[in-house]
Amino acid sequence: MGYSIGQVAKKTGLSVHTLRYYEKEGLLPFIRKTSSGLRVFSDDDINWLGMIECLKATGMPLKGIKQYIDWYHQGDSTLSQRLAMFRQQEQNIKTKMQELNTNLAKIQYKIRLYDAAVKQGSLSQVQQEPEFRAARLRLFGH
Amino acid sequence: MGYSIGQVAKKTGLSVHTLRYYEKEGLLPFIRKTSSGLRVFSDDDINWLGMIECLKATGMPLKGIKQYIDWYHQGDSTLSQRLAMFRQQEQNIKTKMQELNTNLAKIQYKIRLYDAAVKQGSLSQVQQEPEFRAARLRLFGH
DNA sequence: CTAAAACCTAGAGTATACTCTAAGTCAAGG
DNA sequence: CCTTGACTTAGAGTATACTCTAGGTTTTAG
Repeated sequence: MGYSIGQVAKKTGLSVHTLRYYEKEGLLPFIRKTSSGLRVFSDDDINWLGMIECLKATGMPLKGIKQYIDWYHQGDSTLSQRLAMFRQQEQNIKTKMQELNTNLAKIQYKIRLYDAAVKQGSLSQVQQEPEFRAARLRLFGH
Repeated sequence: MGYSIGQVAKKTGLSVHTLRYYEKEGLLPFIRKTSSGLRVFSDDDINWLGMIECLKATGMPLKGIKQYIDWYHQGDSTLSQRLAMFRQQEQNIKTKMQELNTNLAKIQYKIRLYDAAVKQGSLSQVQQEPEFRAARLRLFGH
């Protein structure tokens, strides 16, 4: 039920430096310490690190994550702020996914283009082919 | 057919500072300059900025983008490197999209949870409900 | 012709998120 | 008991990508 910082680093893939940094930034205000000063992580703390990872991976800066954790600590009076934050984050993710989709199509055009170019040994000729010109116009607007 | 740096900044949404920074970093080795030193951007240059934006938005660092531009300048001898780069980038995008999907499900769980919590005025009770416990176990593993 | 706006370079400063170092303390195995 | 490895803090250093400043030049509109 209690993990050292090194064990948590192995479990999560974060470095011990990063874990201490997160605590210093206020992202881990839960962590207990032994009388001699060693951090003791609980399973709950590791779950929190999972939530931090989720928010980080979806583009939230550490300050935003800290805000959430602070709200959490303030109890039920901040429920609506936290709900609003998650709604905003949902929107951010959806926007980012659409952007990735659009850009994936562009990259896949480039793959088709370069695949043909590698086969022919030349890019400039392939680019002139009607099929590629049409796709380029549709995807890049030129 | 020729744009000033300020016009390009408006067109692209990038700042003039950023455009000069990109040139300094080797991302815009095409840009012509007038005899008095002013940058003159062509439509082609603006298309390049579009490609830079695409790569940047899909997580490629400026160094990687510069590598691509350098390869482009070296001509058809680097076609296969460029193809490999785009294939790698396609994979990066797909991985990122899967990650976003997984994390979107977690955020949407939180929205449902907090929506119910706001209605009841308490988080701790809602968290105990079987429906939410089951979803939490499925999505977060605890 | 002049004043204001836009441009130039070189270099310093900022924000974010780590990442590492130094100097020391603590804990577990032989 | 003692060594080795893991831990501690405080603070410095790094990487990335801007962002801004100072001091000066060029362009453009009246």
